[in-house]
Amino acid sequence: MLNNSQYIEKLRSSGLRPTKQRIKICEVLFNTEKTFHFTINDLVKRIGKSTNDKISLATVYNTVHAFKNKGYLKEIPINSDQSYFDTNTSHHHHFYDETQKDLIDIDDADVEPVKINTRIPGKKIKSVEVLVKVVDDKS
Amino acid sequence: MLNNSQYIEKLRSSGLRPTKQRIKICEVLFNTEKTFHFTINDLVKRIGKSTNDKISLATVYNTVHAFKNKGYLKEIPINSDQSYFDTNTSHHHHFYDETQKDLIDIDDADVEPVKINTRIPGKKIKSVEVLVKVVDDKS
DNA sequence: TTTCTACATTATAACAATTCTAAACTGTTG
DNA sequence: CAACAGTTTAGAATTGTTATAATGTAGAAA
Repeated sequence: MLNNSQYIEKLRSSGLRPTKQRIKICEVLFNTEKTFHFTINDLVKRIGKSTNDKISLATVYNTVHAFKNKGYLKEIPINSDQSYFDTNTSHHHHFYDETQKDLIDIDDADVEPVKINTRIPGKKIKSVEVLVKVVDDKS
Repeated sequence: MLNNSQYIEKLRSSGLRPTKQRIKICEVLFNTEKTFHFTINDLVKRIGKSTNDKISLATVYNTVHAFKNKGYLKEIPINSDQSYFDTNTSHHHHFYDETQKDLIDIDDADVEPVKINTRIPGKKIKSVEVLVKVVDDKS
């Protein structure tokens, strides 16, 4: 929940020029009460609803990748025909409802810390992500 | 490590006709000491190396999906431009080396059981998968 | 064995998500 | 302002995957 000049500052400080497209995408992604999950397609629709100046699809892709690289977004590892992103960059996990094709956050507090008792020499752990697949009770 | 007549039996018992293409793919996937990860593209190459009778790409896709549905293969949830499959269908997890784009098994014994302290009403848990992303130590 | 039929395979077309391209545009710096 | 590097853009190209429709085949029945 920031205003435009704060987005401009945020972008500039991370080496991204604060263009009007990027500021608009910041608004759409971060001017919300709650964090959310989205695909590129979802995002294009949200942008369409909130402005008349359309943003090119290529720009949406570029911006999402730039934001992901800067850590403003996380990509959710899931097998799908399209990529899912998350505006919640805090450490947390996901349910994936295979029946409804729906992603739901799992609060970090609701998952006991995952302990990995093995390592790969020369590598350090960057993240540990848990995906809990669920289906309808009866099925 | 089965022979052809055992694959035939396996296929038949799960309601899949034991065609020569499916038997060949069984050999390529399951006649190995160790389990492994693969993409469709990898599999096509492996098939090419082990036979001169080429199998149509569509058949490879169909067969992999059929085997996945029957539980002979697992799909690994990871963000990639292509789908990864695993001939190891036992419960286990993965490291993903982001530097080398390489998947490595984590033995189930090396991960403390993941406890999820929340549920979705009307849904039951089908699987709990842990993806540990690693990068080079120094980076 | 021959016939029948539902299931499989095939090559190719279609499709959808994503990336590339090259020209036009725009923030920023001097 | 001028200059330039970074950005946006529309559309083409690419890539992984799925659909199509004709041909082939395993298995059952006659």
